[in-house]
Amino acid sequence: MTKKKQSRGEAPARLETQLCFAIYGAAHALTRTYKPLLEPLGLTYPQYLVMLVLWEEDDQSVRAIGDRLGLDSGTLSPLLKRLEQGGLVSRKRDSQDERLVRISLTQKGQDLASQAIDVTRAIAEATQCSLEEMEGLRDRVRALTGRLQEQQPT
Amino acid sequence: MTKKKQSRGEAPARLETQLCFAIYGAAHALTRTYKPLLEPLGLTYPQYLVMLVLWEEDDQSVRAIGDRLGLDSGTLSPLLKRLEQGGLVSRKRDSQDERLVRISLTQKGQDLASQAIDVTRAIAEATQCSLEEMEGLRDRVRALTGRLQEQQPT
DNA sequence: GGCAATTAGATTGCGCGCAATAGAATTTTG
DNA sequence: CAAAATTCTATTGCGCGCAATCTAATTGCC
Repeated sequence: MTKKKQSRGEAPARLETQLCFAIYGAAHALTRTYKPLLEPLGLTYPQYLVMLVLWEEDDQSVRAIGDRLGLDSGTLSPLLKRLEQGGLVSRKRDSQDERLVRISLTQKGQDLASQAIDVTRAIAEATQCSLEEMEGLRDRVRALTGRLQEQQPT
Repeated sequence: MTKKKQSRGEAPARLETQLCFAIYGAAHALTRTYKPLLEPLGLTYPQYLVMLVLWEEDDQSVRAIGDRLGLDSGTLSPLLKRLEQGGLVSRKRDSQDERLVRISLTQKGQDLASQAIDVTRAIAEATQCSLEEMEGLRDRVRALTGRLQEQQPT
């Protein structure tokens, strides 16, 4: 027998034991849950997130939206074009600083907010979490994300 | 003033309060953390997951791998072709049931397992979680995923 | 045996997610 | 003030993730 590197139990961890895989699976399960709820609004989940940002504060730059969501222009530029095509937002260069593209809600985009409330409620129901459970889990997940981001090059 | 639908605080929930967004962000942070670790092995994170499945048990059908990871053939077929191109797996039709494509590790694929151990260790370190914290969070996230999946059509 | 239903996998099309690059506008610096 | 560095957005290319569709193989049913 030639020697093997994974003698003495030295093998990669089993899939099911890994927190990372659990989060990966949860993220997929969430977008699958959102999909039928967002379909009537004509939105994907990332598009819905952009709309949430704009409903909170209208007329933001691409960069500001990206900072909020952790997405870059490579993702947002085409996504915002699709929202514009759908008539939900408008994109205009800032007159002060021509580098900026300001994203604003159209009337149609503003009106969509009322329907989004039902989505929030439906999701909360689907998770079947108590408020305390939801907040506890959320804060722990956010803490983990924070620790991971600290160690990133930038 | 015309009436507004979102009077009386009826607005979509703020981004930061949402568990879903926390998980969405954590998933991105995780793949960003994995990326530099997996690059030397020539793997993406989903490819790494497939390899984990095969290191646990070699010679599985596409469907078996997909069930384990929650992915369908639309995702796996091209992914497995890339692994085959990289010389890590081979794909052969099952002689008993010609519908099945059995995925097996090549020698190179088997040998990669030893390097993967370091990835597991590095990630565990990056999360800065105690074992208890990790397991607790993992189980809660898995429970949430389970509740969400229960409500899916199938 | 023979036809319908099922199963497995591949393919196509679309929307992220991100690295890398490019280009225009602005700010900094000498 | 001019050159250099920085900032902001868009574009390209690649790899998922998934719905929808297709083909081939197998199983069920009569």
